[in-house]
Amino acid sequence: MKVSTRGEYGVRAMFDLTLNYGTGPIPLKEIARRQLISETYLEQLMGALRKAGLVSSKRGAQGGYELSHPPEQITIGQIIRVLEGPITPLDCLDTDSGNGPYCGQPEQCVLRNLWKELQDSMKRVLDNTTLEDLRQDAVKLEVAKGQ
Amino acid sequence: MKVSTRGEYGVRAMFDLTLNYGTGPIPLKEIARRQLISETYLEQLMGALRKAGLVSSKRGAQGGYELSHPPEQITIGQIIRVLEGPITPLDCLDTDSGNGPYCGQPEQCVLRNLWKELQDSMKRVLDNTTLEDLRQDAVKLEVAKGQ
DNA sequence: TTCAATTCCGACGAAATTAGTCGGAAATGA
DNA sequence: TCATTTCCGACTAATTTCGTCGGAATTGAA
Repeated sequence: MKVSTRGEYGVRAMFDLTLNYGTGPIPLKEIARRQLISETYLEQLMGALRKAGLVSSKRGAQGGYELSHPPEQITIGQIIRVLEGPITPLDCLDTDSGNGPYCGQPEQCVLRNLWKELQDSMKRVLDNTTLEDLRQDAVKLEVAKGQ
Repeated sequence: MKVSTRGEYGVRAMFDLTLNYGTGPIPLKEIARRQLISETYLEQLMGALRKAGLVSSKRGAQGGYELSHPPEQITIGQIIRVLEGPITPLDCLDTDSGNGPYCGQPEQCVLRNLWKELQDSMKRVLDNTTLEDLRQDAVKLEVAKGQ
């Protein structure tokens, strides 16, 4: 029932890019330093996020990564799916992935419904939270701190 | 983000015991056969459930396992916790487990809230579903089938 | 032109977790 | 006494996770 470091670090990195959105490409080294993530490991993750179209990159000096869409158009669910695969507590729930909806035992439908409910509740949180939501939370926290 | 086979099989086994609740101890061999789970593996899981007080056992001939409380008093969350540990997407959310609430970087509080929301939504489903709920779902399905 | 900075790529490796198996001891009812 | 059954701890194989490493390609700036 856990998010692996891929998902956790990926979200951290994307959040970092959100706070720096609009200022040109951010080198991976900076993100890694701020977020305390191994540079070479993060490189892997950014590669996946780039291939999935969530970030764009620029090579060479003054290069780096930036969000390829504004923060309100990127959800946490998208990030997690790229880095951890489908959001599902049980593979057999995932009709897309070749494993059909039928788990072998018809009476198991009851349990299937249980896991489906769990899946839905997870998706509800992850797919309805955007990077912009998080940014605004951060702003509010800063304001609160100042008082 | 997945439930391991420990959790999945454990819930199946407990559901099996629910459908047979009140008829005396059920031998592990029967559960394993009905649920298509390796007998020796299931043995491990039942041992954990017994130590946690969710099932009681009787040794020897005519022995077996049964729920130690009526189905409406056992939640899926209890079963999962015994077999998979705390329900949490991130270890640092778990204040009980020695890893304090503080993740090292104060600004990460925003992300912490995100994961906390996810955790809450998972707990909401798992802690509010009892074995009796599942049994009733099964009864309804049977009724529907008959028509 | 050269050079440092940076992404990109694929292979590799260590550690942890998962998913079991195995052998035998102890209890219990028939 | 014996077949049935739980109980226990150790062991193993496969998979996944969490990275590292070496080097190629690109790019802006001096």
